[in-house]
Amino acid sequence: MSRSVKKDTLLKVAERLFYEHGFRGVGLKQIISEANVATMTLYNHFPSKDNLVEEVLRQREERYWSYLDSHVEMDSDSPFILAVEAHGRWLKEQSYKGDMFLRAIEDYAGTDNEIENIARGHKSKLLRYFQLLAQRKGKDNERDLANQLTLLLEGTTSMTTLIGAEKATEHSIAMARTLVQYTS
Amino acid sequence: MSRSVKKDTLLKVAERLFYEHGFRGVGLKQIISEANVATMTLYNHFPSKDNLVEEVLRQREERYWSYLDSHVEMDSDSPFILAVEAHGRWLKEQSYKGDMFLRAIEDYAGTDNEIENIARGHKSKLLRYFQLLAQRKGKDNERDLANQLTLLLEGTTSMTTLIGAEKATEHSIAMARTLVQYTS
DNA sequence: CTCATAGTATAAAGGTCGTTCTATCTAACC
DNA sequence: GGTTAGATAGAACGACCTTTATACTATGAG
Repeated sequence: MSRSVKKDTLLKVAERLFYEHGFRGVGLKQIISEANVATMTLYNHFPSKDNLVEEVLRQREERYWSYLDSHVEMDSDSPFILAVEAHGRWLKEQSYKGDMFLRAIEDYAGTDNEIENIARGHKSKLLRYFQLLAQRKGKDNERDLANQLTLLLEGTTSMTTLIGAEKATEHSIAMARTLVQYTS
Repeated sequence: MSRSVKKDTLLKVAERLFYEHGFRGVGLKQIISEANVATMTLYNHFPSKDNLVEEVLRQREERYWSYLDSHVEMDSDSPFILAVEAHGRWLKEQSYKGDMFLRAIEDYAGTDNEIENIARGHKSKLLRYFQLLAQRKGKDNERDLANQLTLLLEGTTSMTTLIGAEKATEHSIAMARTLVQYTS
């Protein structure tokens, strides 16, 4: 086997716990305990907690994009709407309680940390993704539209904490339709 | 004097530090040090760290609403736009790095904590605020519009981390105009 | 003057954190 | 069978955390 099953378990457990209680709110002890793994097993695979956080973020980013890619046909009539819908479904499936990347940016801001870079990289990619879509559709103000749609996604994520993923997504889809319609 | 100056200093310093590094990322030691105050002075005014967090949130909420109230004339032609604008200016003045209330909800979720209640209360109030505005303007689907505008504000806040407060606000204002225009 | 109030300094209890060390066990290979 | 490399459990480490305890100073009101 190319990758240890223990390592996968650790990543999975860590992602869930970090997601539920925040990076600083979860100790390695809890992760080790719930993963049924010895302390040294963790340190054999990850040199530090920070490194574990980094790999969790990388893994999550990979899953997010493969999810989005599999749900969005970029050459369809309305790839924007598909993207917003897909994002909403992702939120729902995660029983979402916030944005892990945004939290990483905030929690590790100003500490000269690779963690922040990874998280910011994800956000930038989201922006570029919508710019690419707008470009393909030949929208004039592609940059504005991309920024606005990204803002919508971010808003959807936040609102999920307040009114749930379904409702939040409904609203953002409605807004996205209006936007795309009135943008040359 | 009705309120201690030391207490005010503590609240001010704590709010800034919590805001910059998160609730769990800041220790009382640091707060005490930067406020030039003895340990027992803090504990004379706040029975625990959780209680300090609560009071910081309450104070911040108060400031936020008085800011919004002073910038939004509810009977004007476009109170919605004014609210979005005011929110943007608030973000800018805070040199914003995220939403303190959202972070509180996430950091203290599921711990049966008063902190979470306060933070959620703030979010609910935001929603009700826009419902009230929509009602006054006699919008048909006032509830939908209120949800959408709240989502816009949340998105603006998140996007600030990525592209700054000015740009984020520009985009949300543009979207808000479109929305209000095409809503009966 | 007396006495309460507010703040100060210092220290330590008791816990948890991330990390490392030790010592035992397992399993594969020669 | 003996050797070796890696995984395991669990203790130990030092740092830091929140909270409490004790004792001291300054101030202002009655």
